[in-house]
Amino acid sequence: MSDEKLTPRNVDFSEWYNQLVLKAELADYAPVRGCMVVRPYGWALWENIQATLDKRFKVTGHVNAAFPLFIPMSFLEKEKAHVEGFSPELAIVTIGGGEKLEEPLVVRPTSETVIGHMYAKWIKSYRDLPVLINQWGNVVRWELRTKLFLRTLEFYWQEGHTAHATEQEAREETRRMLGVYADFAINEGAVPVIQGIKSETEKFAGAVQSTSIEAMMGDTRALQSGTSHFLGQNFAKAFNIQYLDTNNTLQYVWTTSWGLSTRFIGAIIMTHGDDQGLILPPRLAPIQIVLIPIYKNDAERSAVMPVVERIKAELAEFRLKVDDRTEVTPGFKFNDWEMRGVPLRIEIGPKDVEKGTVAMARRDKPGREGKSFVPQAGLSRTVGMLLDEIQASLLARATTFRDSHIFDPKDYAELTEVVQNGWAYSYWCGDNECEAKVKEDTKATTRCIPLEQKEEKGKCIVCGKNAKRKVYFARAY
RNA sequence: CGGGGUGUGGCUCAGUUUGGCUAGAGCACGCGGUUCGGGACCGCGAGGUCGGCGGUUCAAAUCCGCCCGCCCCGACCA
Repeated sequence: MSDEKLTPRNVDFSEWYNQLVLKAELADYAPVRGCMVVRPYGWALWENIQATLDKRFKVTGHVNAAFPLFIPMSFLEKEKAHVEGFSPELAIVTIGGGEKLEEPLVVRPTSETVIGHMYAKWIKSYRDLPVLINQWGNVVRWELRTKLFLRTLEFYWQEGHTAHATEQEAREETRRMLGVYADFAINEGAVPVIQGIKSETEKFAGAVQSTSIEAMMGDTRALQSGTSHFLGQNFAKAFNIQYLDTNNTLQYVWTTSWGLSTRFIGAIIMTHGDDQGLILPPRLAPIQIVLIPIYKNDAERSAVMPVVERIKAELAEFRLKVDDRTEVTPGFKFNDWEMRGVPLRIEIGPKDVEKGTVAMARRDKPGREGKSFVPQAGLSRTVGMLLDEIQASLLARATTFRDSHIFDPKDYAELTEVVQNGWAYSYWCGDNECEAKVKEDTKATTRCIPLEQKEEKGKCIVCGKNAKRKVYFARAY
């Protein structure tokens, strides 16, 4: 139960976040450093994320499977860039059943290698393609600095792994799934995201090209909220994933991988939350409506409760909880459910029973502004409309916030300033050195080259050389 | 791994500087009662190897040494 006020966001955003995650009972610190326990309320949110994403994966033709947690060390070593990228953060099992293992086993940091191995066994002919498999699971990356949901040693995610006959098909798949992520983030999470291409230094270890959806958090820092990679034939060649084409010629497949993790819960928290606590988008909220009966004695209670029960039944299509705890006051419950981000609160007291109304409070508008009295008649429709309105207003608010913190600096000096409290959208020549200079000077990195941009010519904001593309520079999580 | 901070009931902390009675408070928890439309109140109660190990001392939460955890900042990252 939440008992105290949060540190305000503008005092210490990071502290606000930590307190919120604990007080809203989304997660807790585990006994092992850097690991978290996802608590039932947080997991319920993740289940809703899973459900809506999984539906989209099925619509785009994917099927689920499960691959093992342990991967032979030698598998990772087969793809040079891959092992170089991941080796510093591997957890490695060297003892099993009390005996030293002949070959160490890596706890998967991602599954390209083991899945590549299996695809090599399964794929023989062009008739076997494409292979469109997704897996829901956990992975381990031995991170040095951790933060609940955003970066923990172990995290939960889905990883899609596909194999295709042609480069074009694989490139299309990469973009299709990035689009699925963007659609999910925007329409389910109300988190506005920008789809774009990662720079060479920011791309996935082993990818030819990485793409991502990038979101702006409430402190203006960027959060990579989902990624989709075109892996070319890198893993196909490392694992000998070959097929016979229609001309009976042996060809390497083209593969992709794409993932979205429990980090997205962090994105939701830091996009929508306020000083009262969490604000959940109605479409993903485990509890969409909390119903609070108000009474001060048995007579009032017996008048109120039947109405509460009736309204609960009328609103059965929504995810609704009746908070009938007797040990805490209504005022406490208001704050408690606001901390947990429930989008709508309905209060039913003696006056409402008398007048045929309910008191309705929407989470996205704090205080009196968000509170109104509405008739009990037609409540289901009212509630449905309100939830849609909250969903839309959260997205609109986050989009306005983001857009008002994206700047187009005139020169490098201005860039170094704007990235302290926002993103810079500037021409970039594509040179690693320019990227590194910005990082060194400001801690801001390139986030992505957005897919949707006109091909225009400009001068690199750093070196002044000719540039064809604009990129977002931002401090990132 | 470098820098900084911190560790005392479940939580937040006081006590440590200057060693000395039975280690305290608030919140949370349990019981009883009064409350209940924006974080209620009263009474009673339970709960502690003072992060760990070692040392100094008649005596250590307090002084000394080593170790460990956690948080923040940096290098690495979904």
